[in-house]
Amino acid sequence: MIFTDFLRGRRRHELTADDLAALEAVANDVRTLPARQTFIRQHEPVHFSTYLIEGLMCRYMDDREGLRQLVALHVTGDFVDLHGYPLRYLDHDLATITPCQIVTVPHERLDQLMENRPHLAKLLWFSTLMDAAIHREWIFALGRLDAVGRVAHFFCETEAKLRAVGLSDGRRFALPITQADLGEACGITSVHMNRMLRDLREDGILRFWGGKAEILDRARLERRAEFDPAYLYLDRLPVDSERA
Amino acid sequence: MIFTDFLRGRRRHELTADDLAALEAVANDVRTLPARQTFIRQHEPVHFSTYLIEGLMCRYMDDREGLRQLVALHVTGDFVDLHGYPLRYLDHDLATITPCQIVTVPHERLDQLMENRPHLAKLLWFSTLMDAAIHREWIFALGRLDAVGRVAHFFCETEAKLRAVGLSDGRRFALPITQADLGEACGITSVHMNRMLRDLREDGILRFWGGKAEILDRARLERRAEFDPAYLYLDRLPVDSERA
DNA sequence: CGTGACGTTGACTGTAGTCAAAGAAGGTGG
DNA sequence: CCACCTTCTTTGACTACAGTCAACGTCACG
Repeated sequence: MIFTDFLRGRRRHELTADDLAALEAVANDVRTLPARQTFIRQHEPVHFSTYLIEGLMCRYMDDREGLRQLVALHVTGDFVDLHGYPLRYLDHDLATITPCQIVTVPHERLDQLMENRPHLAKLLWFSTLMDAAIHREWIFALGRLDAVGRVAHFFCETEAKLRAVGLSDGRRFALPITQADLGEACGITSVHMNRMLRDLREDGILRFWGGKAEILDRARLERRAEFDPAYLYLDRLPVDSERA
Repeated sequence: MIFTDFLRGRRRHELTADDLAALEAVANDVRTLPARQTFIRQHEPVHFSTYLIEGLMCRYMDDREGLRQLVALHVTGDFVDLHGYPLRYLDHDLATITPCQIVTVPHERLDQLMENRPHLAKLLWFSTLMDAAIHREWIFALGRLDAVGRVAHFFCETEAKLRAVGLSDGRRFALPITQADLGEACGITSVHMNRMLRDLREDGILRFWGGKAEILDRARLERRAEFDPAYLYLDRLPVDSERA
């Protein structure tokens, strides 16, 4: 049961038991990766894709001075670099944040799925386009929101993603990353990130410390973030945890 | 010959004459859209996708005050909202900038292509993931570059895309958009955009006026943009115009 | 107990936003 | 063909948000 959380909360119901078995059948063995390790580097030809079973990974790009910009944060249930399959090489680096459990799937096996299982193929395609939708939302946040808004947005989105796979109860969730990581995701310095988190805390909106987040006032958090979860393509807003 | 420019410069050679004919066969009639018109609105169910034959289109999102953030700019040869096929609704609005010639393709016809032409399907998938790669690059630009850098980046990317379809000679190209549009793409105000364009002009790097751009010093433009075109997945840097 | 990573705060700087006004360019109708 | 209007561009003065630099606190771990 490797792909238990794949598309969970997002069209998971369209994955037939048969599709799921086909997916399991093409996967390699489960592996563990250490924290803070770059797993795939940009521009290298890739011949497999990575599914994240547990842990946090990120995709990032460095600027000329080596400063990072995160372009995606991945959690349990994400097919992290499935886009590498049609693209053949990545335009960015992929790294772990925490220790991670992953499986890889060889691209020639995916070719077989493309041939024999068009419906599953369309769902795989769908999962890569959800990532693109999230990219767009980040563009919006970076382009139009101020620092607090971006931070608020990041937490709204991350909480929703974690909730979809049962890792948030809607209020509290573990997010074992540093303020520097957050800054790299939101396009602000770690110093300023610290100040924004203080503001959110003092306003009674959000608490984040030691890798744990607590939403104190969701309505105001979402308002600051201009957050509308439609772009996450959730089946419904998942309130109770449930397995498909 | 509707899809003459589809994937031109990017794996076009992998499109067999057969694939191409199959694609032509599923397209509706060519239509013309007026300038500055929203064509598809976010959250509406979509049952067809749009291929842009000629003109400029953009995808955008509004913030609470109605200010726009462009999330993509599309030119000749782009399958503008193909991602609407797996996604079923868009998370943003799609609009014309100039008058546009388009064709649409019904999604049920794309289902047929998925069933019968896995290789073509993979190329369609690929084309949507190039868009995602461009999204990531925009995230990088918005998160890590200052205003001049973002503007420079926008012009590097747009020139490269236009060159791939024969609409730029590497130095001069038509780009019939306003400074306000540019600002909405780069996440800066139109006033500041005007100042950045003046700076680039006075530094002898780039001239942009009246919808026409001229690159005066490519090396310095790309340097300011921290531009590396790998993310555009071009076959090669197309110097001469050529048809596949 | 020392070290390094992470978090916190303050003072100062600078980039970009805001507000306002006016100049060009282009289109339309009289 | 000109007058008018709108849209786009340009510039200046002022503001404010976020970056930079620096120092210090705190905690976990070896």
